Amino acid sequence: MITEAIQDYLKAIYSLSESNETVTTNRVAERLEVSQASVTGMLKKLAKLKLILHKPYYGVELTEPGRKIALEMIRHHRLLELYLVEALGYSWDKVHDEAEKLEHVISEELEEKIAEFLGHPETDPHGAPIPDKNGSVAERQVVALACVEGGQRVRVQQVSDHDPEMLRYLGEKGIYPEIILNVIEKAPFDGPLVVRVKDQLLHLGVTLTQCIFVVPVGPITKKR
Amino acid sequence: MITEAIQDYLKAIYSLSESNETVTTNRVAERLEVSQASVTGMLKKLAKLKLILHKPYYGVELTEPGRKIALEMIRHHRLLELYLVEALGYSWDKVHDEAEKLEHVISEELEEKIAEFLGHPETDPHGAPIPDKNGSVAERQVVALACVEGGQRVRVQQVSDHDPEMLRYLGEKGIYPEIILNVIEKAPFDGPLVVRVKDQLLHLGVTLTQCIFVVPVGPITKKR
DNA sequence: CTTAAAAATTAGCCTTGCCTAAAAATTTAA
DNA sequence: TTAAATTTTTAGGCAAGGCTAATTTTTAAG
Repeated sequence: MITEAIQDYLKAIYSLSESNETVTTNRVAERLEVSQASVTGMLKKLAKLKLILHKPYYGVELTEPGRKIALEMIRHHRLLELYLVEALGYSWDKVHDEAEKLEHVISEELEEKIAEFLGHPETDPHGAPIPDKNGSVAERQVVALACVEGGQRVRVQQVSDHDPEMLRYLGEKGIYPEIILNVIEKAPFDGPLVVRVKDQLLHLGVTLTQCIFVVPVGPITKKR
Repeated sequence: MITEAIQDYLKAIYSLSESNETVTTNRVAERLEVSQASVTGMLKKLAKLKLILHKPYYGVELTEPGRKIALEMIRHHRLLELYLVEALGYSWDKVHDEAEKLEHVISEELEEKIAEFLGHPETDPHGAPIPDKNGSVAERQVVALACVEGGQRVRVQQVSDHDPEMLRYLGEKGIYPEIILNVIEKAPFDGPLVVRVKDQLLHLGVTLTQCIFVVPVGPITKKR
């Protein structure tokens, strides 16, 4: 039986492994806010179910079946987030928590109906790619805004969906996927980044700029 | 903590008590398909939480807080059923199972958004009344079609939502809330009931006619 | 009035998934 | 190379919510 706990662990392992550091017991414990001992126990179980490969002290990897389950949950999650925004007028800072609960209980049929309603979309409201039914996800190279040098124009691709307050702030300031930012300058020593969004200047701290992922689109042109 | 199990027990107790027979351990066990021993255990817990009054061997009653919780779940359930039909094109035989899972996890905000989308409806797709946010439900006297004598015209008010196959059959035959039926005759000894629905004659067995609830609207008039 | 049947409860156990505290394994640093 | 720090696992428990089997209460029948 694939329980909710199992689904949550697989999702956590999946998303941790996206950052291509090794996924340790520790990191899973932090992510899920449970004790390390609990993680050890669950990893054993997942290994027995052949959903992960676990070399103690060397990290965890998802097997194909494990990855499938993780991606199905992520698909549910992102479709639901977009659905709540599009169909029910949710604001984008509230959809994460709601989707987190719904993702575990919707049927394949409901998933399909939602996908159809939305016209089989590619990204969720935060710009994250929605896996398809077979478990393929669009690969992207993400660059955190924090890493961009001054003088660059960038397009916002994705923002982290975890912190509602941050999302509200970003929404207010007009920062969301597809928006073009002009990075004016980056203060040294992890200082704030100065960007122009639609003629407004913003000074963004490091915590924030690490949660905004962008694609460079060239140097700032001085015209206009 | 109000768990899903608690919500399910309270819902079961509520709906059993609607038939104004006493709600016994036994009946709850049957309804929820768990053992009597499990029910005894849970009833103790519910009594300690002051969600029910339990006189052993004399039956169970919901307290006001218990009733509130039960009705909130029922409100969720029925709003969701209608939403799935109206917004996503579900067929009415599939909504019960989906709503059964969703009802436990939707937030108050989602409940509200759905209710608004639907224009604060009064009944679900099966004709059951939707409780309001304060826990008031429209009282109705239900008459099973099985109890109606021949020669009566009746309006279908509500059908049982539990058996998808039955719902599919009823849908095919055009029997759903608001439809007028002419009860031609009732065969004795629990024999089938003959009804006319839009010029079609149907012979309905007792199992079915006990799941269809109607309001008499007068004798059959011979005109037309 | 006594006995049988039915209903409810108790006793004792299981699985999940979490916890803390202690022990073991591994890595790092002296 | 050995001690210290870190990471992971083991040991032992707990709360929910099920289960079966045995026992107690209540009700019904002869």
